[in-house]
Amino acid sequence: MPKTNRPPRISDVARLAGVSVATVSRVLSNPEIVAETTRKIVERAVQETGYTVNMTARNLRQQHTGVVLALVPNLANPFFSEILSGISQVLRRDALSLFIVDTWNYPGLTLAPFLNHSRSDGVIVLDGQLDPALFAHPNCPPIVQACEENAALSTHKVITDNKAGSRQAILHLSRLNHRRILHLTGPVQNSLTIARRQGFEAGLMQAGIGPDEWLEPVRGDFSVAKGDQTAQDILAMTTPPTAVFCDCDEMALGLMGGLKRAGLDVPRDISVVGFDNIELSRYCVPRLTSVRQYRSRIGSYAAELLLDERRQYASQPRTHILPTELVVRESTATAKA
Amino acid sequence: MPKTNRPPRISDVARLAGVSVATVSRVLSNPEIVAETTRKIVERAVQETGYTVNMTARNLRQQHTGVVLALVPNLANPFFSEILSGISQVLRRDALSLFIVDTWNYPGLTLAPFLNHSRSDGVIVLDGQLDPALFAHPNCPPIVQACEENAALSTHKVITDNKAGSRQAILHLSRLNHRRILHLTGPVQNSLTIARRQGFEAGLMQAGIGPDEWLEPVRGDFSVAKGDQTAQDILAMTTPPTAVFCDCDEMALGLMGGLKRAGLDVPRDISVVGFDNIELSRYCVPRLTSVRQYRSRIGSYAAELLLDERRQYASQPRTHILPTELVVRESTATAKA
DNA sequence: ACACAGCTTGGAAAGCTTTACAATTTAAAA
DNA sequence: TTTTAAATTGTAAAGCTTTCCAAGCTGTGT
Repeated sequence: MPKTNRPPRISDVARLAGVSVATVSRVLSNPEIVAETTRKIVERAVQETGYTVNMTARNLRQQHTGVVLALVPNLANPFFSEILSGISQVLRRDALSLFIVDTWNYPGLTLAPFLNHSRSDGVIVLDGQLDPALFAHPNCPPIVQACEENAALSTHKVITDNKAGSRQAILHLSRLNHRRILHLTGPVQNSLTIARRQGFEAGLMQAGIGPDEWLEPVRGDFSVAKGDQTAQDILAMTTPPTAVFCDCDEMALGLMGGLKRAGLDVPRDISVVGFDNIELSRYCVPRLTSVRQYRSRIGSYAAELLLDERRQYASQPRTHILPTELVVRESTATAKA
Repeated sequence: MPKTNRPPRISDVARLAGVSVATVSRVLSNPEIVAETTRKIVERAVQETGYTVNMTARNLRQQHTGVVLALVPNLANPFFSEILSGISQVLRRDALSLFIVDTWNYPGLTLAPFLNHSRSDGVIVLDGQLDPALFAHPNCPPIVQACEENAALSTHKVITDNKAGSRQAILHLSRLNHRRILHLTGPVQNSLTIARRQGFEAGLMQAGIGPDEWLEPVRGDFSVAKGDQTAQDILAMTTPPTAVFCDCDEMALGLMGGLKRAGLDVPRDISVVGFDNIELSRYCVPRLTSVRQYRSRIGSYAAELLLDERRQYASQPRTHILPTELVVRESTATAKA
């Protein structure tokens, strides 16, 4: 029983059990190597003192932390939760815990202290916009990138085939005779925006729609509000598009709302396609046609790679590309004549 | 320069700079108390060695961790992100970092190791369903609850006035002559569900609608799917309600979709009210009338309380109640005759 | 009776800092 | 010049584990 009110230490347990601290430690982390009788005694002493191991001390000694960090650009986007769940499932197998930090909450420097091997055993970066200098840090734990990619950062990457995804979408629209297709993009420098734009253009080319027919893309920001606002822009056009491809479902949802409010019917007057296939897309009216990503798989794959890296199976950084699937629903129809 | 490839220690810096480790430590954490010239020398040595302080060792010595944990029931719900952002802003003032764990990802026991003062300096619990035994732990850091409350857990609580919120909503509906109001609730044991149900019933009473006129509530789960499904249930009723009050916006959105798909018009045929006022509610068609919570304020308030607790200003656990505001939009209208 | 192996346990070092206290140097005051 | 105070730096302990190594003990085979 400890004299003061401080939490019990391992030595308190040892004293009460009449054994050495080494033995107590072994009971706690390697029970099978200590004799049955001693183990029983120690376990009872642990109970009695209410002892719990001090993680900080253990981590210091063992030179690891037991946590991996996920850097997420914006938690408000439900898109990430399934990825995180995929990560977390894999980590659990190695008794690692997943901590999430919303990088949106850490403007600038404040992020640096996290990127240290004394803070975490590894980090999964879901934010492609972070300053690569942050990771140039000498004592940085292993990193893998997922979803978004940072060209300046040489690590394993797990991304979906964004280019193929948007090309699929465009091809679908072109089969429905759409030629005037507007692209509502994400933020300009974003890696997703870039890849999806490439697929968009590739799709148009493949459909025999040349650059002279292309519409100027509208620069968005992945927000519902921007989608809504874009509806106004479309209404103001002299020859509006017959279809809009949006770089994410949130914008598509906002857009459909705006169009409907303006008296246009989706898909009769105008078709809309989204990207990500968030849950709501199945339930809105009309149900949204969208490019599906295998989110859970992105997460688990990234976690596997991190675990390998951690076990010193350091391999040449590779980019692992996951397929997409076009989910055709009700928001797309044949182009108006 | 370290012999091996291990990361540099403070003693490496000290040797290079020709000072004691104590001095180096002071330069790093209390620069102003060391002489200008020495400081310069040390800073250069830090640069040269690429030294970064080992957080684990520092934390062990200082008996704290610099992190506070937020336990969130389900990250897929965008409702939480603004709360988290509120928390994070307050914590930054004390140089604390916010780590988020999605309790949904940690079924059962695996959560216990987190609730330890060697893991975090405090925890903010947003999940009211967690087993109180988890927190009965002897070495648990200070706790405050937010949003949802766990009656069995005696801590500071920051919650919105759910009862008042739903009563406001019902009164609004009753002023529009609605009497047959259906309640689509959250999960049965959930504290929010209970409080909102109370407000619902109080509102009906106040509007002069007695229990004999009440409709049996529909038990939901805060999911869009459940809202959609409820639309079917309503259609099957012989005398359907003229209005539906939903315990969250997600369900309301799903419900509106389902109703619209069935050919009913919101709000002409049936009015819908949500709770939480998520971003999308402003953009759907029709725009959703909803009960607003001051999410950011919930978060920052909870964080303040935790900080106080941490500074030993331990006070009697209190429940702090924040107001709500009914945001009237387009999904509610006069009841059909 | 002895040698040897295997199982248990204890002592003490190592993991890396921060910080109380003491010691030294420097500046100021008398 | 001496005394006193202030500023700066160093030494060593403390924070709490885990784990290497050695030692003790038990039992078996010769």
